Formats: sequence, structure tokens, C-alpha cells
Amino acid sequence: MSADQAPTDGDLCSIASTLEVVGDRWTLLVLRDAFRGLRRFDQLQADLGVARNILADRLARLVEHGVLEKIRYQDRPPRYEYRLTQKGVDLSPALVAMMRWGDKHLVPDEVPPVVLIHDRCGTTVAQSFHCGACNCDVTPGQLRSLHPRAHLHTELRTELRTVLREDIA
Amino acid sequence: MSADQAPTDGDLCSIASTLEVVGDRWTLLVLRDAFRGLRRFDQLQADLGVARNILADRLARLVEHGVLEKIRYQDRPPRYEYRLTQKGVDLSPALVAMMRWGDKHLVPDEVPPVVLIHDRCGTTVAQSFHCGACNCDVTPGQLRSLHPRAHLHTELRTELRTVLREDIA
DNA sequence: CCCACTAGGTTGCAAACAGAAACCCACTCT
DNA sequence: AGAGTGGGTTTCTGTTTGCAACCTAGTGGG
Repeated sequence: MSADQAPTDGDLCSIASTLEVVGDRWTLLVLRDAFRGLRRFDQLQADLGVARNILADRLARLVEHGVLEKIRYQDRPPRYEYRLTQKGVDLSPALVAMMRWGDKHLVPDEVPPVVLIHDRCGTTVAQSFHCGACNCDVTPGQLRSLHPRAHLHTELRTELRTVLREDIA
Repeated sequence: MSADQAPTDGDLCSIASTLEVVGDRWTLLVLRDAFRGLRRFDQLQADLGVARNILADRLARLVEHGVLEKIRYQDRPPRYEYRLTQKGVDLSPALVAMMRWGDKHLVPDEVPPVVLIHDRCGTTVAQSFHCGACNCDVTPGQLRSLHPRAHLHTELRTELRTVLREDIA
């Protein structure tokens, strides 16, 4: 089940790489539940209705990839819980983006959306693209992308990376 | 292939609903390629290496859900291309979030990331959570979520929606 | 001491799905 | 007439999934 390392250009594209880790319906639902605070096997199984073997497999994969940690929370009898690592918490922008898309395009208007709150001040937080130069938000339609490895020479790419390091670190 | 409307709580959770539309490895890779500008069946097939029947199925699903449009771009012989609709373009925050996660956690540092550019000014754009009250960016760890339908009465939810409407519109 | 119960899985089997390759169709080019 | 191209569908086969039953440690009750 982990023998197929050949399929896509996983090492060439960050999206493809990411999908190799979390690009699976149940995996993403497990993560959604993890963000909701569910941590135990049976809680997840009951909430998702997923087959137990599938859930066991997905949890093992996520632990293997360092997205969740398996922690023994009592010894006798041994009991475990699955917690998001920092790497796992860093997936929240992706989950939030999917949630907002569903809010806008899929879910009927009568259903109130989940609200994101800034823990320090308690007010709502918005996810957006921000342009520092113009000091404004940028809509998806105003975005363009640049693919350094396809078009630039090595020196230029190195320079670009230096400029951008803050952006991804 | 579209007969299973029963499985998850699709109408209760925006993330689950979203995953019913795009929660599939190939679907998301098709969308990635659409954002890169690929529009034709054979381009997509060659780039992804996916089986043609699977690609045909995923494209049909995306068209059915209004994420892509199938447009006849010449008549003799009839030829079609698949273009992102506005609904499709609105998925870019999700794709970008996955890309950034891959950049940060999966892809070796030597690989320069794809850069996002603001079309008006040409400078780089960052994706973030922003708190209007504090006028600062919020990290994933400082985020909390509130689930209105689980905890609030109807009047309160309506009020909240009014406050939040700008957030999702 | 025996029974039931819980958390956290594993095993076995049938059904659904993905993938590869071959095929089809309508047209164009040479 | 024959080869090529774009856009698929069909067929067959192998992998994955889902479901249900089972297993293993331990705990608590009678």
C-alpha cells in the first residue's frame, strides 16, 4: 500500500506532493475532524462512518508523514490519541480555503458558516491574498503565477528564492 | 457514477461538500493544470499521464458541477476545450494553500517555489489570515473556530451571518 | 471466576473503482 | 487513398474499498 512511488511528478510539483500525503477524501475528512478536536479512533470512526480498516490505514499514513502524532494517553490498558503536529496545523489554510469555497458555492445560504476567530482579540479573521506593495487584498482573478524552474537560469532562481524566503518560512 | 448521494454529511459541512466535488487526487491535479493554462483533453492527458477514461470522467464531473465549462472552439471538425468558470477560479485559494504547504514541508529546499504575482503591480502576493481588529496577520496556531449551528440560537446565527456576509461574498 | 464492555485495531471476502490498451468517429492534410 | 489529430468510449483486468466479524488487553460488576 506504500509501494507505488512512481505515479505522478510528486517531486516536481508542490501540489502533487501535497496530494500524495493528503489527497484522499477520507484523509482530508480525518484532518477536518482533527481540527475540530476529535482525537480518538472510535470518535473518528463514529463521526465519519468510515470502515475501521480504512481509518486505521489513513491514521497510520498521516502519522508516518508527520501530520499527526500517536500519543499514548494512558497505560493500563494502553490507549492512544492522534494529535495534529505543527506540520498538521499548517494544513489549516488549505482546509479553510475549501471550507470557504463550499460556503460560497455549495452550501445553501441558510446554513451559517463556521467562523474563524483570532484567539488574542476574539474577532473574526479573514483568509486572503495580500499585496504588500499596493497594500490591498488581491482576488483570485487578479493573481498570476510564475514558475521559476521552467523559465529561469540557476543564478536568477537563487536570487528569487532569497527574496521569497520569508514568504514560505 | 453520480448515484451515491448518501455517504457523508455533505450538506452539513462545507469541507465535506467541497470534497464531494473536488476531493479526488486526479480532480485536483486537473484543476492545477487548468490554472496553469492547459485546456484541451490531450494536453491534460499527456501532462498527467492519467487513463483517458478517468480523465473523461473527471472532466465531465467538473463540468456538471460548474467548475469547468466545455467550450467548442472550432466547428469543423468539432473541438472542445475546458475552461475554469468563476466558481473554478475561486478554488485557487485552496490550491495555493496546498502548494505552500508542499513548499514548506515536502519539497526539498533547492527547488524554488512558484511565485504568485499581483497582475496590477507585478510584485509578489502572500496568502494569509488577517485580523482586521488587530490589523495583523494570524498564524494557524492562533486561530480558533466557532460553529454557529452547533451552539447558537437562530436569531444569533442570523445576526452573525449578517456581520459575516462580506467575509464570504 | 465469569461475563460484559471499551478502545484499538486485524482479517476475509464481495463489490466498486482505477488503469492500460484497443477501438471509434469525424475531420484534415498530403 | 492513407496517415494523422482531437476527443473521446469500450473492454478487460487488477487494486482498493467497504462491511462485518473477529482479536487482544485491560476494567468493572456480580
